[in-house]
Amino acid sequence: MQQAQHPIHSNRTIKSQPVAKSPSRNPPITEHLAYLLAQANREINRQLEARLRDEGVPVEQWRILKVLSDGKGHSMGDLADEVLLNHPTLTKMIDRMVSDSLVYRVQDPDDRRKVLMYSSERGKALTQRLNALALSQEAHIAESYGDKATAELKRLLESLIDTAT
Amino acid sequence: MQQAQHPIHSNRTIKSQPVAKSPSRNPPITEHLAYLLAQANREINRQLEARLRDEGVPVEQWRILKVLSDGKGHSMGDLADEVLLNHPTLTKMIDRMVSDSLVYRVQDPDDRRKVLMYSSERGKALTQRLNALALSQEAHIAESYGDKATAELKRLLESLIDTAT
DNA sequence: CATCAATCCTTGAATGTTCAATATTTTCGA
DNA sequence: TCGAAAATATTGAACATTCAAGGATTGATG
Repeated sequence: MQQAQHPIHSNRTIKSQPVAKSPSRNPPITEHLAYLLAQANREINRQLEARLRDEGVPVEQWRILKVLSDGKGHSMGDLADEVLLNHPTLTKMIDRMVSDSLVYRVQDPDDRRKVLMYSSERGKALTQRLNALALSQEAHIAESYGDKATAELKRLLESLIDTAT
Repeated sequence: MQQAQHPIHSNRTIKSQPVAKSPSRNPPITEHLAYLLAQANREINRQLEARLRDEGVPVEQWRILKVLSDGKGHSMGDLADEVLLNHPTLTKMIDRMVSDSLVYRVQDPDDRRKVLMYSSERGKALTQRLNALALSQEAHIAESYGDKATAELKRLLESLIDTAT
């Protein structure tokens, strides 16, 4: 139950100072880097998601499979960093992937606190199909957005990540 | 079909074809645009989150407040698009913000299916403090990452969003 | 103008994520 | 070598998001 508080007397009359530019500009949200990144990420992620839907696999699982496709064992901690998930989320997602026989756990013989993750044969086969889907998205972007712009954007993003981490 | 089944005898011996470049390159995940965007977004979002923590407000609520700070009523549908949330998520977040007296609902008199959202006085005051925090982040990025690079990155992101939507 | 379709928002159930706490193993200093 | 502290992964409970369905209102069509 909401009463119409006092929406209408928008006091446009106040109209304070002619906007001092330097100390406190007030840009619209669409000019904030954080917002632009969120928006671009959301859109590109959606497109990728749509392609991966052919195989019924969420984007995060593709990342996991892709990282594991080097055949080496990755500890849960390292993997979490690599695929941009925090630990409990990864644990539970891995649980599902183990149920689907896409990956398996092996206790690290050198440090028994660690669990090393490996991709199964089934996981590897799926990875190949997913790679093709992901590459087709990259190709589509490069085509519609332009090779130059794509390369430049990637370069700037890498550099931002370096700076920010 | 490579038989790496069990982890340790990594048969580097198979070593298939010398990698045909054109038809199926296989870049590491760190070269995918989708991944770079996710990573950059995650990092910048984290930093912003950390700053907003002073006021105990999640990033999404800042976006909502910022959009509503124009004083005009925004329908839930429009608002959802503007703040990059889907409808049910927004509804429930708005519920919380109403509990906190930051915003309020008014039924649109011209179309009674719609609900118009407004920022309360309390919400507006908070918005100002949040704006300052967000701006300080932008300033910090511009400083460490460079004005030029920041501007160029924003430009490319806007352009990507245009292309991709 | 009556009805059927479309639009808009919300809800409830299922699902997923996160935080804090726990168990296990390793590391390291006294 | 012993014990405390750190590192690693998991779990359970709290919380948030999503999907599908629903109720209300409006628009369009015959």
